[in-house]
Amino acid sequence: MKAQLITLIKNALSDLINQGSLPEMDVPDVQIERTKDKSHGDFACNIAMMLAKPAKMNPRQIATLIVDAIKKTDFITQIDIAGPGFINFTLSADSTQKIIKDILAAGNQFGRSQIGAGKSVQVEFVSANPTGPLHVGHGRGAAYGSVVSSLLKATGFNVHREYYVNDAGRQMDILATSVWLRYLEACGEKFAFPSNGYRGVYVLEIAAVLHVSYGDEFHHSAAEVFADIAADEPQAGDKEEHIDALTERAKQLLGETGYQQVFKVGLDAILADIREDLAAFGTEYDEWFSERSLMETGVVDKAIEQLKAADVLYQKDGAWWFKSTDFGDEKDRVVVRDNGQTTYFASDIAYHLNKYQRGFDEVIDIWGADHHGYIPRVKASLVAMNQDVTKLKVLLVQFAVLYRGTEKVAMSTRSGEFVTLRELRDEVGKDAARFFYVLRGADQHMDFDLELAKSESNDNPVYYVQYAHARVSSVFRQLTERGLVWDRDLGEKNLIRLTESHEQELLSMLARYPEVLESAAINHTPHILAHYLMDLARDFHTYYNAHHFIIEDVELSQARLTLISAVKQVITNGLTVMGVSAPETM
RNA sequence: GCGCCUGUAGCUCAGUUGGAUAGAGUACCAGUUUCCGAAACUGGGGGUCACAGGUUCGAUUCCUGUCAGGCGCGCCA
Repeated sequence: MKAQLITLIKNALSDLINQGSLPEMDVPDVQIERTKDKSHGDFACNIAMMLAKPAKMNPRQIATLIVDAIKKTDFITQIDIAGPGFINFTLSADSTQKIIKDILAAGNQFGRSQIGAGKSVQVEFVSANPTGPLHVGHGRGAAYGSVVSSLLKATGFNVHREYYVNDAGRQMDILATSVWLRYLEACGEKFAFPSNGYRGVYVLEIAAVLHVSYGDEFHHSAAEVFADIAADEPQAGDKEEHIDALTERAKQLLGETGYQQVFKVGLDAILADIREDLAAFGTEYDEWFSERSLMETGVVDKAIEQLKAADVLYQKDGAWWFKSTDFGDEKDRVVVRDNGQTTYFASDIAYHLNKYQRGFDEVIDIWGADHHGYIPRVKASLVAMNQDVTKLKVLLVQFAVLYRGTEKVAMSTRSGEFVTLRELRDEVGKDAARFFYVLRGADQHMDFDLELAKSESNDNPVYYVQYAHARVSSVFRQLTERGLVWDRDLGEKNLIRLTESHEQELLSMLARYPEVLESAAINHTPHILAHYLMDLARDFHTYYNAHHFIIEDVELSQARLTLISAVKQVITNGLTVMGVSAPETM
């Protein structure tokens, strides 16, 4: 509809210029907007104001010329000039009512488009270190990433969702060491648990499993384990040195094979937990990509060779540095440490190169806002390797600050003091949690009040939308109970009877859905879909309270039932994209 | 100090890429049910769009500066 109006105006403009009524000039893009206020018609165009300067004419005068030049068509009943020079279009009843037929004909496909057809896009999100269960902070990334993915799918993109598993590096070693120490406790050893170890109860559980599976195979006495180990922080030592020394001791006492067995039990247990948690949260992945696999298959080394070949690496203090300052970063970065180990950054360079080599047209990384300083160096590495950096889009999700009432909740994975995503899900449910997370723009800092989300979950907007859906279902149940049926054909033939202002509001709201979906997809802004659904639900509830659907006048009744069927379909489609259920009853 | 994000009603937030009288939810006040689900609806008060300049027909939106808050600035991941 917008496109048709734009064509009409463009044609009118070129006619006017050809006739000499308007001077030769650069014509800006014609923009058509839906009006906020019904008294301004259905669509508005501001082209006359935009042309005022280049044409050196009064905008209202230009508007008059354009209106006179527009070819008459049957789907427009009225064209007005208003305010400083807006051109307002009012559509015929026929064309606004047609949307209902479109919705019912397309069903669950309504709103989908093909603007992304033929384009593949990879979306990486969450990618939390597998050192503990997901907490509520990860929930926002999970909800955001999965809805962005669904939006892209709905608009025709070929989407590949991926979780990057950081299963290598020091943090994982600390986890393995923590598991081993808890296992030793289970064997009956007594010692002070390192202050920098992972202290969560899940570590105890994994250690218990390890003890059951392997018996005393990894048992060593506390005296042996702690002999000559650097002091921990409470003993005026350094907590980092303390834990690293314990990791070395673990490798030494268990041997490579034994250490890897302990490591694997810890990794597998946590990864399984994360997978299950995300699945239950309605967040699906196409691939779980292992960081270790990059190292073991030599992909990381290859990437480093490529950087060396490009002459962007240099040696200093025994380490290899990437000259990222040459590509806009604020300082150079180490890729190979003086001990010969590659850094996390080196893995990430290799990972991004790998993403590019897989041939995606677009690569989307969804990161927590605390990683923003990381963007310049990743982009720098891609430029250094002659890759098209514009294919990479990094979407930052701002932190959700947790509150319990008015009190801030401190969170730390290490200390084990956090609210897990699973706990949140148990309290408020998948639907409410997802809707709540996606309700705000990603670049908006979010205050997440656990008291509100948990104890007053009925105030959560998701119920408002779901209730609208259940209410429509309820009407149809009533219809059946009264021995009546919905006659879609008859309803569609009598759409002309939908003349109430509430019905007009609903019609234009329904017509907006495909535009909302498209805009939410290309701008990666799921929250506008959430807000749209709330608006649609509000219009429906208002309509419901103002008029009855099951009435004596059969033709009007059927027309109204057909309208609310369309409402139900659009709510279902929207909630499905959000990964939220659309219940028949609540 | 430098970089990224943010500042809109008491609170939580939208604001259709620069448009017409800045909107929701919540809280507060007053109402609506012999009738399809009251998890709903109707009405009301509540604003210097942080502040100051600039760009233009027009700025909450774009630019500059100031102030305030969050986050980041490792041979951690």
